[in-house]
Amino acid sequence: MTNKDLADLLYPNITKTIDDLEKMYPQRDLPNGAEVCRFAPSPTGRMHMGNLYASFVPEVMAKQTDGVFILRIEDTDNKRAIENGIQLIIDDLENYNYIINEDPIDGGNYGPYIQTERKEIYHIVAKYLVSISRAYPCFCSEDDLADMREQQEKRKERIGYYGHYAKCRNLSYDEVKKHIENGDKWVLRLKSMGDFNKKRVFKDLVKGTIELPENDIDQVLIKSDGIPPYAFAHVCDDHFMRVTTVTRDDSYISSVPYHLELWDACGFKAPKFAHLLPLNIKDGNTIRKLSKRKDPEAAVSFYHEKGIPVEAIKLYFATIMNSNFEGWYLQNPDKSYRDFKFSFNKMSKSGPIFDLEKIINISKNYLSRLSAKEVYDNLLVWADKFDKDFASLIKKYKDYTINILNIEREQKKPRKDFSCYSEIKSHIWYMYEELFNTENKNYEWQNITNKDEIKNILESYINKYYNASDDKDVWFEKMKLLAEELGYAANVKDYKNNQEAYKGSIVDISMVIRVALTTKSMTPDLYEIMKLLGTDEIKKRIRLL
RNA sequence: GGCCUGUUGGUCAAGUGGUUAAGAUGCCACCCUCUCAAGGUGGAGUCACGAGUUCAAUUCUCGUACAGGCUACCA
Repeated sequence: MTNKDLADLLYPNITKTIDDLEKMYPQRDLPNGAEVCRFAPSPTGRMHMGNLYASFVPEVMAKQTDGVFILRIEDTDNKRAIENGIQLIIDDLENYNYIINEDPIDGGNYGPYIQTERKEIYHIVAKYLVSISRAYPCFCSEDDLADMREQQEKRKERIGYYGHYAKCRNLSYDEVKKHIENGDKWVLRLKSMGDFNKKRVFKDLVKGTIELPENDIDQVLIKSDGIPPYAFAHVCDDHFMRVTTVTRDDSYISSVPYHLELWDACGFKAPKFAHLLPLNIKDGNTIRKLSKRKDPEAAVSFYHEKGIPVEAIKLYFATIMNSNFEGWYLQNPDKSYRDFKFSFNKMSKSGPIFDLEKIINISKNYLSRLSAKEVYDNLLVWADKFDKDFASLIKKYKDYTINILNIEREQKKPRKDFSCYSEIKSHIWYMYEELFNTENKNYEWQNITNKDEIKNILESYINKYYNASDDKDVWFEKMKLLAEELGYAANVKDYKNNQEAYKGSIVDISMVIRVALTTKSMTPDLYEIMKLLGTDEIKKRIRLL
């Protein structure tokens, strides 16, 4: 009996061959140097920052080489899949404006893009491996394997299905046939030719040259449910999707020798590998992988709710991906991260620690460079979801709100008050009549405690000096005049040099007006605020006291 | 247990057989200033430990410690 007979016995319904697949999924016609990369998540739940970063890297690399970015769903472990998982992943990726060329929903020429729908492809390759005697069926039960493991542990041997432990390796055709006719459950195993005492050397784009023992374990290629585990699926998929660079979690690195044996056995040319370090987080004194459950800041929704712009998150990803990005971006603040030349070998070899503080800083800088109109539009989108009352307020006062947001913005050194959209309201609420009248007001008078003096300053100002049409210089001159009239120093230095001669300084004068109008001791430019508030509102607020 | 990988200021991190060991962020001080936010200037603070090779080691080698990963019909 030949291997071909065994192949036909195991896969009687598979008629296509590897050659057919090669024709169905031809080499891609792409420019020189174009990378085909993919993000291959399991649909086990919502994306978190770790996933988002893991997809950022291949997307960027594909795009900057005019290549292709593929989304492939690895759902071979259907125990863990959740309903709707695929759509949730696509939603998050699109929310982050990743450009996906091929995915399960919109398709592509190299699909299907869901592993459980690629069963036939796996079986074609599996049948081929049987036919060249590189794979064989194994009928060992879970108990058999547990016994084997126990024995190996007792003898302090390596655990696994290898060497003389690979009992089913030498089953005859007739024995196999009998099992099959009995309807016995079976898995397909690789017939490994590796030698554990020899080293397999390979190059990882991130980590450099790595040396690991060859694989000698007859790993499972096809599970008893007919679906392959990760490794075999990866080889078939990445080959026939014509992926040029495989990016994946660093934890796969120790199984690369096995994967390479598979690539070789199938007769496929292995792609380049880039093993990415996972995002870590500092938890007390220990460092661990970012966890969806333990870390609220790991959830993508955390950033939606806070209103941290997705662009800022991507800038953060760019900085941790290639640390020289940060310096480049400082020099080129107007450019897109797309213009930066990323490379795998600039990636850190130790896992980056997820740093919320850094994200906030990046976000702050990013927001400060937006135009008032852009901030307004984004703020409205955020508020529509998370603060409906505020949304309708800024819709009602659209131009007014844009003007508020434009205070000390759209200039060389703009203000950097807020790091996310959810913080904006707390900075500008007092500009709205509605909010000013309804919020609990806590006037921050600081060290100015004398009510009569406060009234005196305000009345003098509003009656003798205030004029809505003054420009900023005139406005400030008048503040100085007011100060002098009331016995305050017109400039701070005079006061500092001679504190006894004055009741205070212009600082106190402007502070009284500032607090009276806004309740806050710290605000942006007072002149701008007063201009926007307008005479009526100013007078109303002064009268309130 | 076995096999990999990593460890540079508080944090994120460049980098090298001879460097004043970048930069960012955070902190402190000062300047500017009507408050704030910025901006400017300055400051404190680092090559995990122990051997070895070398004229010279943060860099190369070995060991130790610590951390992470793999060791499934999970991915």
